[in-house]
Parts: sequence; structure tokens; C-alpha cells
Amino acid sequence: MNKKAYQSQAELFQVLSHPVRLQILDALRSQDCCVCHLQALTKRPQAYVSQQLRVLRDFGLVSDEKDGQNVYYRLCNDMVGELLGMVLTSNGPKAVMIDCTCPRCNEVG
Amino acid sequence: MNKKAYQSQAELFQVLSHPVRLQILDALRSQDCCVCHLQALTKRPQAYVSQQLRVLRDFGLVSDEKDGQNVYYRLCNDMVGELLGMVLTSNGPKAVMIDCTCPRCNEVG
DNA sequence: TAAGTATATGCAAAGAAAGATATATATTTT
DNA sequence: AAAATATATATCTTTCTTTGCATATACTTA
Repeated sequence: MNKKAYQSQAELFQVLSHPVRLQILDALRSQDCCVCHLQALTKRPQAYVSQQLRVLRDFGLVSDEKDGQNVYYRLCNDMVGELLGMVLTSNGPKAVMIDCTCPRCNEVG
Repeated sequence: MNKKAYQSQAELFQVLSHPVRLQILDALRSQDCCVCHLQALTKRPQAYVSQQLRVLRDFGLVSDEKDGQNVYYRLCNDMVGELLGMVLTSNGPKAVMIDCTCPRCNEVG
């Protein structure tokens, strides 16, 4: 393996080496989420969450889709999904109460 | 999953987010190596290699064993081995000529 | 069209990591 | 015991990352 390859793989790990980005990716493993949802989940300011989403987006790990006022993010890299599954020993989707105001979180089921 | 968990997994990725450390770990996947071997492989100064080995050692990814003048390092974390196998698409051990002076690299076969 | 809500961007301060260099220690050889 | 070899550590400077904050944009509703 050559230098360039190690470099680019190191860059992937660099993107993953951040607790909030990991938390976001883990959330996106089970469902796509809007920013305000991730904001409620991580308990961080909106601008902060958007900044981390930008890092993930720029690196091609997530894609975004606008729906009205909201922007929904989804995981768009299978390898990273698997990788997270291997490392994050999350025991399935946990029923965390999240105070998110977006339509999806508040639709009548 | 809680904050602490994401934090500690981020720390693992942090350790992996370094091209030379990745190269070292990749080398150790196929065989244990002494420092001078890794020095020849990475073409970095000895002190630099030792510094990276310390990071890996402190994080529990490699262990070391002294044999005479030489110190041999080995991968000692199965999960990380697997993880690397997944990410580093190295096509098996490549026959790179390495100018290492240690006994193992120079024993008569 | 004004006000409210959701999201994105730009920038600066603080903190962390990278890499270079000097030097220390331990082992072997002469 | 001195010289040579292999490895480790300490320290410093530079560069990168993180995070907070101010502000900009875009959509929606009144």
C-alpha cells in the first residue's frame, strides 16, 4: 500500500474522530434526521451541529435533502455504516425522548 | 449510547487518523516488527517512529517485547485488526524491499 | 411583506496534535 | 570500559482542530 492510500484513509478516521460527529452518524444509521432533530439529540447549538454536518457532507459520508423548511440528512456511505456497526456497540435504536419540532417527529401516527 | 462512549470511540479513531500510524499497524497485521524495520518501512527518523509507537502502545493497540538490542512490536487488539482489514484494502503482504538490519530480517533461511 | 423558524456560513480565540531535534538509556561488541 | 547500535523520552515550534459567536439565507405563515 502506498503513502497516498494511508493518507486518505487517515483522513476518513480523522472525520470519525469526533464524539458529536460519531453521535450524528450513529443516529443516521437507523433513520435519516433533520438538523433540528440532531440538535435536540446532541444538545448542541444549531450552528455547531451544522458545522459538523458540513464536515460529514464535504467528506461524502452524508447527503442532505431539503423538505420545506427542514433539511434531512442521511448516511450515504455503506462502508462507513458497516464500520460504525462494528465499533459502536449500540444495542439497537434506543427510545430516547427528543424534543424536536420537525414534522416527522410530530406527525400523527 | 452515551456521551462517554462516543468520546472514547472518537479517541480510537483519533489514534487511527494518522498515515504513519496506519502504515505501522498495517505492517503489524501480517507480522510483528522491530523498530528499525518500521523505520526502514516508513522512511522516518527513529525518534519519530518511536513516538508513534508510543501513541499506539499507550492506547493498547500494540504491545512490545524486547529481544536483545531490538524491540519487537505486535498488534494486540483483534477488533482493530479486523477494522483495518475492512478499511485498508491492502492486497496481501507485498514484497517491499526493506533495508532493515535486525536479526530477523537477516537470518539465513 | 413582515415576522418567525430552520439552516448555513465566516471568523477568531483557545486548545490539541504533528514533527523536528536533542538527549537519555540499555544492550552488545571490541 | 569504551564505542557502537537500538530504542525511548523530553521539549519546542508550527500547524490543525475545535468551538463559540455573529450573521446570512431561505422558506413559511400571518
